[in-house]
Amino acid sequence: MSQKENYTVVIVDDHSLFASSLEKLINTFSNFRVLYNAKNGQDLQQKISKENKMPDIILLDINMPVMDGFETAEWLSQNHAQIKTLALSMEDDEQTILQMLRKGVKGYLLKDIHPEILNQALNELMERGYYHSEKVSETLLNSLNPNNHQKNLDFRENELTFIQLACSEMTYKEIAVIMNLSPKTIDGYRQDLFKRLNIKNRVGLVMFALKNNLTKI
Amino acid sequence: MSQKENYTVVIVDDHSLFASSLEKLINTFSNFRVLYNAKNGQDLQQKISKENKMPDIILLDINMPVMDGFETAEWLSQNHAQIKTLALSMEDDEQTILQMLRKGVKGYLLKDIHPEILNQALNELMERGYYHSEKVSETLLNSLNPNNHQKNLDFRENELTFIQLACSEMTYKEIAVIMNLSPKTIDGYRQDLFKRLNIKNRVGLVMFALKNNLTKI
DNA sequence: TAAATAAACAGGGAAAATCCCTTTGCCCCA
DNA sequence: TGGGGCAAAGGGATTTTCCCTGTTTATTTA
Repeated sequence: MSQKENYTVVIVDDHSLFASSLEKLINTFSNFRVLYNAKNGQDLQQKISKENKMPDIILLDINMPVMDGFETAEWLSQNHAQIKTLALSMEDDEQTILQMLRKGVKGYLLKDIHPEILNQALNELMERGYYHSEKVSETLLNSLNPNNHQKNLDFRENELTFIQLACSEMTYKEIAVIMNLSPKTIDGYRQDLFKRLNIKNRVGLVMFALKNNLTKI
Repeated sequence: MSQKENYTVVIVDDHSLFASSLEKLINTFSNFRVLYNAKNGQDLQQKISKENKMPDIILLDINMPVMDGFETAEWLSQNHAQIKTLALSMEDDEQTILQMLRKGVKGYLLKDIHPEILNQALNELMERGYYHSEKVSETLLNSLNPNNHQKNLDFRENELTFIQLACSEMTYKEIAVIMNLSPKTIDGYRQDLFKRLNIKNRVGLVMFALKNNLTKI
């Protein structure tokens, strides 16, 4: 670094203990200081319009109530494209990472990194405009692999509803009643999903749904 | 606080970003300062024997590789009972909280608290010797409720194995082969568990296992 | 040692899940 | 306008799950 600059950072995370702690840590980094924290996307919107100073960087959590990281990233890239958004999350699954990158984040960090990596990432973000960890690069490459690509998590509305209801103690007949469809249609959904996802039975479907965050425990 | 004392804290957490951040935060609290961090129980053991100064308080995460929070809490209460251990975890389920309290921790904090609550908890811990949040008190009361109590998560070795295998795509017949038991015995396990846990079918068992951390996704 | 207890195992039957194949109705478009 | 594609729905057979009721076997206890 030829000259000492002070870039500003905003942290968006609903876990206020983590956010406040991270704020202190980042303030010890020589080139960065935290402007403020926000509890979620909505909170961020309000604070951005209220505060007169715009941050250079936004550290964005994904799992948040009210307005989550996906919505927030989208809103940011549409309304404040000059702010560099860095996703900071526990989620390490391909779909989540890809989805965030598509929403325009400039990097994706896992929360279990070393503090110095965060410092590096912030610096690289300001110098080069992006930061891609090995994990993310791997994921990107992996997503191009046709083997994985066909296991597409692109579900129709009805399919998704069926999957979520299949993660309960309901029988298919009961699910059919709720979804206002014939049990045979439900059976069709089931059979099609089993083939596409290469699973053998309903337990496999439940595990798949949980692995891919299609439903909550 | 009549006089300003400086109590020492050690943080045990495998997420070094969180640990380092939290360290900075705690160092801003007037009565406390962090001695060092440890990545897990084993790391803590080494550092305790190496460093000459004992901490007053240990902030202990639960989910850690190598030596987790349960083992560590037990070791601490057996070998360093004078250190006050405060569990600090994301887990909010009754079983985990109770297990940690039984291992001798002096308090249980959820990671999604406000930073000021942590300050309060640390102060109260030194003044009174313990800190119990509302959440924990609720859980303690709840555990005394006979309605919940009979839903005991005390499983025999074979039952646990069966539950875990039931969370896969195997049929009961295949599970029987693996466990070297008759399919009828497996059916007996199943029937007994369904009755005890008040569940209707295998999906219910899978969801139960996941809710109670009996198996991983 | 006899009785009690609990785990392992079994028979039999109903319900649900799984599978394959076919039909119907609808929209699209070449 | 006549197929082609596709979601919805049905027929029917097999396997698996679920449930109730027992028997055998091993271990513990009185």
